Amino acid sequence: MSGMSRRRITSKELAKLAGVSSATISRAFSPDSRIGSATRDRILAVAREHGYQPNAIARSLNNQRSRLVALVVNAIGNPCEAEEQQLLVHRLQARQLLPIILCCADHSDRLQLMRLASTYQVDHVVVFSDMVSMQDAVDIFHTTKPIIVSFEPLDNENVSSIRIDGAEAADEIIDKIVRDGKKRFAYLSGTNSSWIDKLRRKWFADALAKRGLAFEAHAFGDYSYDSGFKEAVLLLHRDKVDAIICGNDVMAIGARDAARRVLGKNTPDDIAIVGQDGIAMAAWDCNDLTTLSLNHVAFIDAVVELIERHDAEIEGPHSITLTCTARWGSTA
Amino acid sequence: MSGMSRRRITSKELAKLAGVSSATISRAFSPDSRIGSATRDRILAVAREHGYQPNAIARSLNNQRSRLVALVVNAIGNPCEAEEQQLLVHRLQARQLLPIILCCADHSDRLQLMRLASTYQVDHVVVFSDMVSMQDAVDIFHTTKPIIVSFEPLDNENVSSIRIDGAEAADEIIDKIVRDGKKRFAYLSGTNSSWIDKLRRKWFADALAKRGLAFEAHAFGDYSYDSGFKEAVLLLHRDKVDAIICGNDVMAIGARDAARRVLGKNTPDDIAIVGQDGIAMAAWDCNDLTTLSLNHVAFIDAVVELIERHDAEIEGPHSITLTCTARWGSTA
DNA sequence: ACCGTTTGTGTAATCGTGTGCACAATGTAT
DNA sequence: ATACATTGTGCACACGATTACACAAACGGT
Repeated sequence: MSGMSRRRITSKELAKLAGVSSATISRAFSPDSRIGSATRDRILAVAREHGYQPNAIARSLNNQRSRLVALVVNAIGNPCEAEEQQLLVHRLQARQLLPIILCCADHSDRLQLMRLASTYQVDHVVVFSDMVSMQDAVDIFHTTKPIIVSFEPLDNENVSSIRIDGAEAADEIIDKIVRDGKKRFAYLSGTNSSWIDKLRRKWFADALAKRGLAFEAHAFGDYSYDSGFKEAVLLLHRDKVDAIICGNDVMAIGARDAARRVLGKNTPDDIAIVGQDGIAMAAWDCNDLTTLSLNHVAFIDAVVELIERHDAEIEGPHSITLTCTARWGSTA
Repeated sequence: MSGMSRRRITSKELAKLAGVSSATISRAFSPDSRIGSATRDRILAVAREHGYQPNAIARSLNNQRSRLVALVVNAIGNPCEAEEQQLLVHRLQARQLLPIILCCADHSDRLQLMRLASTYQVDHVVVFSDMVSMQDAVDIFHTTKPIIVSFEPLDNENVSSIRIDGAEAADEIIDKIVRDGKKRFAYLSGTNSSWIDKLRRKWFADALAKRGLAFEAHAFGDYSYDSGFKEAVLLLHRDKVDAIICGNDVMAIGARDAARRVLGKNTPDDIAIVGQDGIAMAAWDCNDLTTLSLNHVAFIDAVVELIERHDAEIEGPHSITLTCTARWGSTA
């Protein structure tokens, strides 16, 4: 690393330094190329000396393959998705793929943001967010070739999806709560109308129906602690419910705090509170939440599997189904 | 959006469709270009019809400007940094810059990862992680032109830095704890030896020294809840301390839980616990942590300010200093 | 009618790599 | 010794946009 040169050295310049043509430089950096091993070693040595690395932008232009992956997420800090994001980023990095984050929360024009990313010719798109319509995503990215991985199943050859089934686990949880004597159930949604929210609510609604019960109240938060806290106060005080199923774990923690602090009610004796997602924080001693948990590793394995199938150009849209499990804590 | 064509349409093809040259297409998409407004309108109409958008990869190659920003972070889920990450991503997106995430935690070869990102000719690099040596970052990115924004001040023309000063706030916090009668202090580090960890510890050590005290124990965690929990048990039981200053808020919550659960001690009467960062979760009702807080918005404002200076090609390395404040909860 | 300026467009080079094709050099089989 | 397969390298073009330069048309002022 001799050069403190400001500008990055180019393939052609290095060629001159090594006394070869720029084509040979390129071959030195392509593992399966016809090139003399002596030449390659010499070139790599000179390259190292001058800090040369092939320009990925130029390579992408030529290859028609950027090795960039767009991750469409609601928010970065939000623990609900953060663990999956973290896992996925690691897996991508291990495959030499670089993630570009598209963050939807509070952003006025998500579509424009997605269009911007699509101009970078990303190879794949993974949609975690339930705030974008899958049809929009397809319209924007269909011109480039990526397969979109998403929760929401969509009948389109460019979309692979991961389906989540939590019906059985929801049934287990409802069963326990009902046997504990709770009678008045409320559901606290995270968004006012997203696909995933409706699906999750249905699992619990079905379990209740099976026992001749139904949700007596339905509130709407925004996946945040504060909204969980605030809505729980209303549900408990105004609607007199004794069990709250929350759209995610963070709201559940907020609801638990509200019950304890504002109304002096404790879980699981006075009321039952259930979260969803199974984030690490839910298992912390101070939370100890009962939650409908998704196996994050299995989820990301599935995403990577779909990406690999796409890379291998295996035809057709693919779909993988995962089942949730109940994780028991002291809140229900 | 008529075309369900798989392949993205190119500038030259659109030129043929609109009956102009590809140069004119380009001008239609550059705001300040000499082009007839009639021609531009016609081109934009045809472009919209065929879903054309200029290829950002090709544009970057020509421009020598990728509009990509590398964010080097420890982890994505980690709340310590997540709020800043979230804010920064939003600000970047508003400026039409796309963030590439480089995640260092658990990754064997951070250097290789950074080298990979540098081949994408990122315009800027922001280092949040305290796990990478700033000198390594400079060596890897100096060939491309970006300025690096980092906590760690480094005397290099390519590095701008943001300095954090928490001495005064640490003094306030120690003052209160000492007046409350606590005598035996411990520090719980988040890493075994990072630059930022040493700095933070010094603020508190100085405040203690001013009062004729010193840390009686020094433990090492990994910024996680579990490590906070585990180390706190040892500190309280073996070392009999009655005040623990933690390297971040998450470990502080773990320590508080350990005190309560394992040893039956409560804050702030039996022991004092202090966090650092001022994450949102610290203010939740169930946590209510006393913490040395950084103003996240101000921090990100500073990062964006440095990036803007770099874009405007204002010479020289820059540095901005921010001061922390004490945020009072019921744990100290 | 003439000249200078402004405006709009096309031509061609450029950004840095990858790769098909041609060709020389070397090795191998008869 | 001849025919043929293999290996290593250079030339030139492609990838998809931007932009300096040239030039034609239109325009305004005398």
